[in-house]
Amino acid sequence: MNNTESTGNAIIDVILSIPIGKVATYGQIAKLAGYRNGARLVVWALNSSWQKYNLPWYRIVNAKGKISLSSEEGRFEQIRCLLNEGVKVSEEGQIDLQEYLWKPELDPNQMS
DNA sequence: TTGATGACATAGC
DNA sequence: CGCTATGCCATCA
Repeated sequence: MNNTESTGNAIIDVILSIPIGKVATYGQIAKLAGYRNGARLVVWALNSSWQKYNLPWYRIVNAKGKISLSSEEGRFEQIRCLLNEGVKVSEEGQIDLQEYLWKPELDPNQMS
């Protein structure tokens, strides 16, 4: 199908749907994509195809609202990108989920 | 085709 | 409260 914005992968598609200024967790993306524990699928997507699909990898954090990158440099860059979008991030990479966690229920159309 | 890997989540102890 | 074990799917060699 000619899905211009669809990558063929539900995971990728969901990640692309994350609005600016918000963050999403692995489990949340996984569920939206139709998986129960697709957290690792999200990991795959980010590692394997974040460039390929131009995914906002920096908008994805773990269930604790904290950045999980194994590379400190990567974390730093993620924090910088989030700050650039208006998301307040603690120096340790902690984000206020209550304030910035993406709620797809509030963005059913995610149309700006 | 099989086996291994991947920035996790959740339940159980 | 913190660790361990298990689960899920797609991609790569």
